[in-house]
Amino acid sequence: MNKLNKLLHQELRLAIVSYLAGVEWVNFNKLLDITEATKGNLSVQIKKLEAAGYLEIKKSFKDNYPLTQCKITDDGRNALDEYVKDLKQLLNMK
Amino acid sequence: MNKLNKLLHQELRLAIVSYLAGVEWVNFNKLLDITEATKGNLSVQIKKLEAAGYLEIKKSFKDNYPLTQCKITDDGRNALDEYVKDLKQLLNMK
DNA sequence: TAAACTAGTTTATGAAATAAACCAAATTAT
DNA sequence: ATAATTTGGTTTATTTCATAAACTAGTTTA
Repeated sequence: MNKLNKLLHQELRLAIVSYLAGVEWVNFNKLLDITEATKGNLSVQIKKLEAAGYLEIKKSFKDNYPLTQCKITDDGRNALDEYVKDLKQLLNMK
Repeated sequence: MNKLNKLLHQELRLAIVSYLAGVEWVNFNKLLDITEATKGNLSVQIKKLEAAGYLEIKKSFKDNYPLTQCKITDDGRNALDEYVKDLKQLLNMK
């Protein structure tokens, strides 16, 4: 039994990372939109993912407003692949 | 975004249900063995799954010792199928 | 210039996962 | 015979975590 990656085995974080795996830099509001999370929750979870080195967070200003963008890292991508592999095994899927 | 089934989106419970999906009645010790959980944790989690109607628990005695057996229900099987479907979608898998 | 909105962050709380402690009965050792 | 150990669990206590609510800081609009 390989234990599942606990950081990724959580719906919101998994949704974030899965989404980011397929795209480039994405801003906070886009993530809010696709995950349907609250802002507080999203803020907390991307910070955790950043702390783990699974994504980069870039802060700037766009049209006078703060802009927070996220991008998955290689580590994040690898962790996601590993997680999916472990999960399939747990589920007895090929 | 279909939310994932919270009861199933937990490693131990998912391991239990996934395993039971492929077999008949299984006793407590076998589940302990395949999940590598502690007895307390296993006891708690099968009870939750039973409360949700995802599995049946049958208590008896075998060779003078208490024997607890579990079996997945149709509801449990359906919930697992649904969970896997939702998960695949979340992961952008076909 | 006050109200409402943008784009977040911080904190408080309730729920849940887990391990540790416990229990009753059976078995084995002394 | 009885003390110690093992079996097969359950209950309880603790810690962690997910989440919502409250807050911050600034911008735009009426």
